[in-house]
Amino acid sequence: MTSDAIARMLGTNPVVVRRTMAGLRDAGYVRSERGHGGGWGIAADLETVSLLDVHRAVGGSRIFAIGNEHSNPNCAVEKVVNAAVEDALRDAEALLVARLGVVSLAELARGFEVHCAQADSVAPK
Amino acid sequence: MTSDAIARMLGTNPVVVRRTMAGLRDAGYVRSERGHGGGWGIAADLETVSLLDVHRAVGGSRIFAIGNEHSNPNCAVEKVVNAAVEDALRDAEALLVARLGVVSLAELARGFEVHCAQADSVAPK
DNA sequence: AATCATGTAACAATATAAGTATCGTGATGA
DNA sequence: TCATCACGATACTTATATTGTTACATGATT
Repeated sequence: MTSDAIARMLGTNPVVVRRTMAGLRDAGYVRSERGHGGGWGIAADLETVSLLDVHRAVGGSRIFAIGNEHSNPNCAVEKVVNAAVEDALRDAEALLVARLGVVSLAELARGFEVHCAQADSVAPK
Repeated sequence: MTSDAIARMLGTNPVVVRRTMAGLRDAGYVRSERGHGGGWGIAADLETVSLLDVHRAVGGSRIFAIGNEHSNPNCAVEKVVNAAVEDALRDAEALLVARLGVVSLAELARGFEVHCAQADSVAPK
């Protein structure tokens, strides 16, 4: 599928699509081909790629909206608060990473099929 | 303490301090007095105010950097992915809220005292 | 050679947050 | 009473990050 087609589906710009897909390509999850008949294709076994993998591949290293402003503050109050927040944050992130890491794209694809089948049964053609 | 003094401590602007403190005031955690000798004071029992309370009072409703772009998408793929992400997100947020909700400001204040005492013993005056 | 599609760079538009300036209002104290 | 102080509120500017856009180069196909 071409960047242009994907961009139309997402309501955005082909260049934006290429920017995002570049991360997935560098991670080896997709492959791009240039020239006539080119575009994007899947390059990995979807069973082995998790939501967490995708998140990291597209550059989303930040999971939490809250976090340390200064990682090594002078302010003693900030140090104490940071310690408390980091403690809670670490555990929550560990849980989230574990949960996202266990969901494969293949699993989502199967969920997609089910979703479509249900939609068909509700409003059959 | 005046907004001006707090702003100097934080390396920011008095107006920014007032903007932020307004949330804490509306929640009843601090109190402000105008005129000569005025400024900010604590207005609640710190044992009863948690980190989560503070986070919410200052308007930080967002905890995660990731989340749904569209909460009710047309796209079937987006629906399936959203469901998977929301599932993991909900559990992680519940854990984080539980952890932040249990840390009181009074507890942090006690931690601050300990921190200062340790610093004194390392580099005594 | 013409066409198609990605790769890359540079630039504009947009949204959000932070900083700033200004004036109003109430409280204090000489 | 009046000058001063400090918050309250608004509007404006600045900074920053994301997104969208344009343009051009490169490689592949026909």
